[in-house]
Amino acid sequence: MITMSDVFENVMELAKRRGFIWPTSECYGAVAGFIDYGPLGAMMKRRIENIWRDFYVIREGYYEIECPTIAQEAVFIASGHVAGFADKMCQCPHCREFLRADHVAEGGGVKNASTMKNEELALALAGCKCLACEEVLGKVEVFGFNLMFKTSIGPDSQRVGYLRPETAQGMFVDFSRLLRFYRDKLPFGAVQIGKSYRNEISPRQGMIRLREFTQAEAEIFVHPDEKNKHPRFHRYADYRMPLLTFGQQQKCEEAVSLSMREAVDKGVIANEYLAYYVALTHEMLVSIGIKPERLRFRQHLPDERAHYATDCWDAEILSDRFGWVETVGLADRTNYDLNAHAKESGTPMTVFIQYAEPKKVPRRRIIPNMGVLGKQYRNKAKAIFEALGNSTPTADGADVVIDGEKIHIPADLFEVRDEVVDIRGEDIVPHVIEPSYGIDRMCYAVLEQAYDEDEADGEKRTVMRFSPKVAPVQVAVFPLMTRDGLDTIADEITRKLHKAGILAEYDDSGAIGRRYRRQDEIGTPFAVTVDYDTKENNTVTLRDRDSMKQVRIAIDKLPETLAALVEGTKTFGELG
RNA sequence: GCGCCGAUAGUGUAGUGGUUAUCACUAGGCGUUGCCAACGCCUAAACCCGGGUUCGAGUCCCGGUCGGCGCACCA
Repeated sequence: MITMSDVFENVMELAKRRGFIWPTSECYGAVAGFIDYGPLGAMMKRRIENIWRDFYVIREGYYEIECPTIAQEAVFIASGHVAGFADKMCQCPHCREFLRADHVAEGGGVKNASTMKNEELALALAGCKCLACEEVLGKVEVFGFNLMFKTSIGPDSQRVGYLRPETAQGMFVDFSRLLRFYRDKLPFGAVQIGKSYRNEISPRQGMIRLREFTQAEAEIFVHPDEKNKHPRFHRYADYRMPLLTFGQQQKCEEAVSLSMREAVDKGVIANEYLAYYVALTHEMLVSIGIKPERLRFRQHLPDERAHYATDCWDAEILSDRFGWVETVGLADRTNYDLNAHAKESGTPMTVFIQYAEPKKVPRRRIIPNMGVLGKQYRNKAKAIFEALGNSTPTADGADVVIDGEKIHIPADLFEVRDEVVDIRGEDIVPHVIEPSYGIDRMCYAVLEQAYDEDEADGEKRTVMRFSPKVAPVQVAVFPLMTRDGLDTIADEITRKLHKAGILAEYDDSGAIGRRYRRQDEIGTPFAVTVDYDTKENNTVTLRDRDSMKQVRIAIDKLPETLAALVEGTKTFGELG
């Protein structure tokens, strides 16, 4: 039996040994917070990313885009990351501990510490005690520590750039192009799978907290009044899962199981859109092999939310080692980001929503006779033109104030035109629903949950019970003996499977049992063995990793059978 | 960043300042082998990095890196 604490060590040892995960640039000494995916790990990660694409790109119809991982400073000034992603830090002169300056100050009774400037805060800190060694700090320097990696663009180093701390901003800054691509209609979405970077102070926990990590994010732009009208909500209306609201967390209660319909109706989840992607996330995670009993959805506590989000739910996966690990964040980012970029860039980020019926709106226009007014007032004429438009004329004319001077414009120098105009629609700023997946954490969870040990013929067998969909190698092909032409036949079968797009690995080294075990350890779900009967009747044995059972199958049927098994449209048990 | 602990072949390990650094598994080659880590022979493979103490350092000391745990940090 494997004990709980062993799993992490066993699985990481296996992952290192068999080429899933390596410390980065080991020959120079690894760097904390960075990992290399080895041959099998990179393949598995691709498969997980592609399942994600199946859900979001193919099924939801949200196309993938690809933006640079470096963006100019303005992008992150607008997003709030330059200001908001930085912590004010100070170092204790006695014990050299780095401390959050605002926390220390507030602990010492200083009010409004979080809004103070660095110099101000440094003065306020002089009388406060260090949280670590409890000495009075005295003279300290307060500095900002920003979690973004800073760099410069171009040879003159004038232009500041940052490595993106999330992929999301790329979708926001491309909003106008995306809106046009989707032919000016809501809802629409864009997704991105790529690297993001955060210069964590002290990254640990292996693949769980990285300085460079892969995110898969979707930004779904919706009309703010239609967040409860997801067009495909019926798909998940009856989908049930455990939900842990912030109310329950405060009362230390267990998660309750609700359908998405109930969750929205009871106000547990803010709206249909959020609930839809909560359910989709559940389905997606289960499909890559996460056990439902190790999956829960937890609502963020109000003080835990990011600077932009209103309602926010995390998909958390239970790890033997790390407890509940936040793996997917589902946030309603409202119109925060689009407003911020519109303001910073000066580009409107709105959608024109046409009314079903044009609204009849009375409008008064005041049209001055500029031929006369221009000559009469010369350089004041322009100001008068504008002031007149906003004035309320009476029967004998209008009074306007220009540079403090009151000027009377007689009624015959302008025309008042009252008309009724059609307002056909309005410009609105869409709200954004954002599911954001931590791919590396998903990979870790898949590895940890796949790890298993059982007994075969009295010997310990280590087996990675990957879903066939994510297993790096899909099928192994063995000749029973490396003679009598069995190896040639096995080699032909391998090539035939490659042609069908199946990743098959040929192996003729060592005893047959050893070869099965090697494949079990890297989680290859199926193995084909060519034996002497193959020469008689063109059949081979097909072995199932988990049950170790075998069935005979015609060589001709192999490609389609394996494709179905890998896809999950057929199970091994159904082969008879 | 702080404190405590650790780092030896691919993996897991032994090693109380003094031989050619132990053992097992793994891997590669040859032979053998008729379906679940069989066997024989052969081969490859390691003291984290940099200083210091010493006639002599894998071993002791200092610094660094990485990893684990606790604290702090974790939009």
